[in-house]
Amino acid sequence: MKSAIPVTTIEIKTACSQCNLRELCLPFGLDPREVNQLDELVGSRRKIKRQQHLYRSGEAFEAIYAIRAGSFKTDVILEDGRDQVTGFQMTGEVLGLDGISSERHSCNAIALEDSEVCVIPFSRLEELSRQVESLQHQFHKIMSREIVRDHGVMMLLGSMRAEERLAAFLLNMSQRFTARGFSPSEFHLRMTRDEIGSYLGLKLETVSRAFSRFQEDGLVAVQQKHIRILDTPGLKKLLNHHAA
Amino acid sequence: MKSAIPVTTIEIKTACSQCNLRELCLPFGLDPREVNQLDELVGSRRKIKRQQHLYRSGEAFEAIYAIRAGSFKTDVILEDGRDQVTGFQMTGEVLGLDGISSERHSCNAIALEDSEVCVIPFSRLEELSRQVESLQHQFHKIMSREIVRDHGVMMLLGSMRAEERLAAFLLNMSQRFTARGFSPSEFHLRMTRDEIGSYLGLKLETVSRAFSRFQEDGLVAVQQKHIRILDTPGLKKLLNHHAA
DNA sequence: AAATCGTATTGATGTGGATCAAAGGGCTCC
DNA sequence: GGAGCCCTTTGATCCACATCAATACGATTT
Repeated sequence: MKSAIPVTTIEIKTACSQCNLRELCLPFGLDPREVNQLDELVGSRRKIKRQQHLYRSGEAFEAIYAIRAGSFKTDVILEDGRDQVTGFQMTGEVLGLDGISSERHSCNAIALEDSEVCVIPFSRLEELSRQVESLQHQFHKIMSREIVRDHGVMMLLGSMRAEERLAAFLLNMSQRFTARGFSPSEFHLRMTRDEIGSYLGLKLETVSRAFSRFQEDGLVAVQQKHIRILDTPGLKKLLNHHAA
Repeated sequence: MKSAIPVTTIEIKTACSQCNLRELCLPFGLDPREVNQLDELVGSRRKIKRQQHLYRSGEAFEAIYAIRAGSFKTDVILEDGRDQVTGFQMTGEVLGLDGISSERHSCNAIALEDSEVCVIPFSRLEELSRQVESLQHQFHKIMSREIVRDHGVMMLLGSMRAEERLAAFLLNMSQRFTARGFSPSEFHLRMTRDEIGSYLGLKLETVSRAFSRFQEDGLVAVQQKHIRILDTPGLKKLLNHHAA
């Protein structure tokens, strides 16, 4: 299939082997030869404009997606129109795992900003992970990590107060920005108060008030979507010092 | 390790190939030869008495567990003592998937009644699923199903009112009992009101009141842990007819 | 630079479920 | 088979967050 002409600069730049996200993504733990095998499998990239769907609930499942650039939210919608954001995904994270069980996507994935994903045909991923043990293991870890994350959100939704939820959210974002080489204390949120609220099981006004409260208490400096964390230990204390 | 004497009746009875749960469990979709390979991998069974832990958060992860008999709950506990039930598991369901990501269990699994599980050493499962495509696929489906289930719980915790949560819970239990050949409308809950409440993000008093309300409205007949569903459509209506 | 629209903040009021409290019922374990 | 204890139910009160409402801000368009 591959032509004999040399690969273009762009193709090189987008290969797993050249991708600076590989420590966070599917190639983690693979040796260079194995990463090259993965490269062949990642057929195409897809650009998704802000507010566009990467996939929709009910669509046939054929591939999972690794985020190369940008960010997404996933949500589920009930018949009566209520919806709930189930997660926010950043570069290097994998989207679409929910579709494996029924061969149909069970949520919507929507770009929070202009973004790009690597398309990983799932049957070929299963095929290759039968041959490459480290890939198989990394894939299992990624799925398991999603389960653990979900349990954390269930804890948050089931037993935390509004300010604790927002503190947990901010600390989580900080940690994920840090893992991507950005500042732990200063970042730009790509989602609205309403989307944060949906994720945290709160109304947007409650999210806004909690932000204001944190600002009053000197925990963070908030300017719309731009966040500066001033007192990380203070935020952590908010989480744990709750009388049982 | 195995002695040369013929396998006992009990050992035969507990093999996957003879297990009547195989349609719900890991062997689903495997041909008889493949199920035999799985049999060899399922090293041992473990009996867990009511209230005993199958595993605890923080323990090294080595195996996943398929429930042969009985039922379990899983929970996560915060430093300050707050805890949250993240799921109830019935026969044929798999426990321990949360441990893959960090090689340590991230929650506790506790038997709700005297129970028995099949121990599936994880590294051997990965090994065999590199050889047996249908096993690999079934395992991936099981993990994905857990993710989808978790998203449903997030929806429930984030956007439903108390009675809707309980209705969703009862319908889910009914469906799972049905899948196991039991009555869809009459069953015995193994967990307390407190545990249901923890799972649903409610206090036990609220769960109790919701049960009483359902009883008044003729939706269910409740006698302690014994539940008879009288009006399934009524319960379903409660879920969907919510003004957005 | 003005107009528009989505997003955010802040205030006033309402309410669903939490909390506090007490009594009754049914298991479990001697 | 009885004692004790945990579990459940029900009532009264409280409070955290939702809801309703108005304004302000900022980005985008023209």
